Amino acid sequence: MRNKPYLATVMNVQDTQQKIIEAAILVFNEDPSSPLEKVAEKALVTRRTLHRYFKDRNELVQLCEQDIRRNCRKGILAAMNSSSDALKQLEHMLYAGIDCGVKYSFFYKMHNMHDHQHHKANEACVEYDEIDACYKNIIKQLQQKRKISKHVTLEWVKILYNSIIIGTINAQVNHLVERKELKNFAWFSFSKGIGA
Amino acid sequence: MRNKPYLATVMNVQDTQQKIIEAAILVFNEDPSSPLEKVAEKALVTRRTLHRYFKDRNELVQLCEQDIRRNCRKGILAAMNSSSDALKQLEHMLYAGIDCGVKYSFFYKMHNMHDHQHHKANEACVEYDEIDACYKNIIKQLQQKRKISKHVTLEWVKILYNSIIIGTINAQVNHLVERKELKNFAWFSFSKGIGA
DNA sequence: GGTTTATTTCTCATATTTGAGACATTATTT
DNA sequence: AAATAATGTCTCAAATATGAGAAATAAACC
Repeated sequence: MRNKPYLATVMNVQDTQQKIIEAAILVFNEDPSSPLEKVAEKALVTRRTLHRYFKDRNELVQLCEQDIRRNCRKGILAAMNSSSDALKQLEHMLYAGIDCGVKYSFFYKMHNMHDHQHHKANEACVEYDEIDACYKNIIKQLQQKRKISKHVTLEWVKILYNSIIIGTINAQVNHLVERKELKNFAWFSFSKGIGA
Repeated sequence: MRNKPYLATVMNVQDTQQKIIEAAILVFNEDPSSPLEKVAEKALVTRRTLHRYFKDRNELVQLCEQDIRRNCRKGILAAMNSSSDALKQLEHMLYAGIDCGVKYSFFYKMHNMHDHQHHKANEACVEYDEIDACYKNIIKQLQQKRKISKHVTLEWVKILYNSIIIGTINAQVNHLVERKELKNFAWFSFSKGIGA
């Protein structure tokens, strides 16, 4: 009983598969054990179609995580290389995180929740560590140049950074504030918040 | 197949019920559709015991939400009344939020996620609005006294405030930073972040 | 317009989750 | 130490979620 049996815009195989992945990321980010029915609804397809594209729930989750990794990594690395000034790098990375949207929230959870087991054998973990190392490096540079308050530690800077990105993403998902202004607010508060 | 069939410390009815509620809040906060088995595990009871205390899943969720409302409301209102200085009020409210722990995260989601329908007929919503009105009032006072930067809006202050509280709570759940220092960091960054 | 491809609909088998009865086991109380 | 209360174990029925076959339907492509 679907209200719109066939959408005006039709898409090819890749598009449908990707559409389902995008929907799954949105749903699983808020409710990891959600029934697949909810994912199908969000993607505007039937559950039957979903099952044709993915062997089982696990495969769908794996592909979501892969998509997230690729997406976030790409955006963040591009931002890192966008400048040689550490503070500008940090600013652009913040914007890149916000641009990743819910994928960034998911990405962060994937590697920072208590149930996550960090393994050097896991390639995803290695990739994350790489980004983390670059990020830490930028913060340390700023600390040495006295651009960051002595009152805050490296760990707290990371927490604040991720809190603001994720909070901003939630705000724009829930339409709490003008989208365009959000990035400015986020950077203003983050930079002030670390005493920059 | 439980490793510790009977715990050394034994508790009465209220304690067991409350223990299950506390466990359920932790589990559902991260995974709302989680099987009840997970909740029972976290509470160190069998699923059978859980079902003796709660008619069904829905009742458990209701009682979790009720507990969260009571808890958060109490802490936040006490903090509000702890001073007549708006900035001190705000500071104490931030600490109160952090002290609520995961309950605060849940509380915030309950009333701010996109799937939440706000109704004036719902008593919980009215209660939340009450707190929200007080909070807004405090911010407005600070804005009038030029204690808050003109660059940020009331809505953004709320987003930042909740982002930092929730981020701080996650950090302490995942043992990322010394618990004692977290509150200081949180207030430092929030107050700077709004230009106070 | 006819062919091909993708999606829906309907259906069904299987797996998992849920909720509860009956009784054994452990704690608490007196 | 006997009675009482709470929890665990084992079991089972009902509900829900998962995954897939078969045929109908819609869209896309010559």
